[in-house]
Amino acid sequence: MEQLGVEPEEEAGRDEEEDAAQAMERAEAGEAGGSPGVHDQVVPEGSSSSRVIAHVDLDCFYAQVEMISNPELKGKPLGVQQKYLVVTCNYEARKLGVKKLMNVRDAKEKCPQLVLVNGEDLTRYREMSYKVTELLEEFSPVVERLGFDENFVDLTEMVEKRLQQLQSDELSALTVSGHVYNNQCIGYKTAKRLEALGISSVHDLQTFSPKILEKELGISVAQRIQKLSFGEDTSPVTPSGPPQSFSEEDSFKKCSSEVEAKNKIEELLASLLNRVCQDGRKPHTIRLTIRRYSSENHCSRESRQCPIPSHVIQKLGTGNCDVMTPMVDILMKLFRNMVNVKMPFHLTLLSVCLCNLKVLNTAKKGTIDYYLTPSLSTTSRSGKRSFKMKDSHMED
DNA sequence: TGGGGTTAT
DNA sequence: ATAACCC
Repeated sequence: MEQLGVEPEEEAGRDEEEDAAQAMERAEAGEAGGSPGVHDQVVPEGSSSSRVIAHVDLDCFYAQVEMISNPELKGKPLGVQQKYLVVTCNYEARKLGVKKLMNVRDAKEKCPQLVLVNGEDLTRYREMSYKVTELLEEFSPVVERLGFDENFVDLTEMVEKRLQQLQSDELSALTVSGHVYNNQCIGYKTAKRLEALGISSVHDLQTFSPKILEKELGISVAQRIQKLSFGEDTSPVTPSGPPQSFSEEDSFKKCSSEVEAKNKIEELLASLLNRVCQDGRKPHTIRLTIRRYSSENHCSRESRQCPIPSHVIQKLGTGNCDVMTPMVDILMKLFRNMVNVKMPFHLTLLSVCLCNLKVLNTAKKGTIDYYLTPSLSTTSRSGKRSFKMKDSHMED
């Protein structure tokens, strides 16, 4: 784990084309003064009510995992490939002109020595990602994940405790440093709408009429992004806990027959069943998503979902029962609900999602609000991790 | 643009 | 079920 590098802070804002507004620490401005936190703690004299939130952003995460898996890759320009894209690359590669989400041909052209590894299977990335989150959870349980490579940690309590331990002479010797990012504006869709209003910089947004902005974007989005433009973000760090859904997808040039689709769906489902089995909880909903070929509108998807029949759910943990067959049947029904298989069709993506995860009914006598996942006895070489539920209702 | 994830409507 | 957002 100590091999996993964290992005140096100075790099966080500049290196990316993306909005640095989100990359900023979620720090409340001093003016939020009076409002007590959820814990309703007494704020110590001399300290503001500001929260302390660490934003931990792992650097070219997939590439780092690959270099740890295979140390021979270290020092070489490395790209992680998904389909025809280099989705991320290490710094050697970046120095030679490779960019994230560059297509493989351009990347090879820019950098003929580029070494490529396939990163379509996210298993190891996902595992390493949760190891990082678990490590951070040792500092504070309040850790919010964002994607596989970012975590927000609310360190407010830890910092307050440490400050209380300090002697006054130590306190006065404390110095705090930091820096401000030079921002650009926000999500893609909203950025487009803002640009239509003549808002292209954070300063534009700061000085724009709140009323007009509310009319344009709705009060919720308008007020939130305008506060964000001043660096104010009072949104809590919400512990992510275990995932709310498991999904696997595959994209391709063309899928135009039912058999073809069924084969792909079976592959996706098989991996998902492994994952869900290791997790220990049971999904109660299944969803199939497709993307149809079309020259425009490439980002649009359609999906159908349905409850998983209870007799299938029961079989889920039990290894020898065939749970594939009934679930593939369900998925193919969902498929035919979306795609008229008597007509020609052309799909470019299939995705299967298991969600609505519920904890099994293994309640320990009377303890309602704290219990563990059913662990694989004590011979735990399993992937099952125990976790606490935020909100619990147990089902079977 | 991949292969994921979340929340809001 | 979709749309928007995040990485």
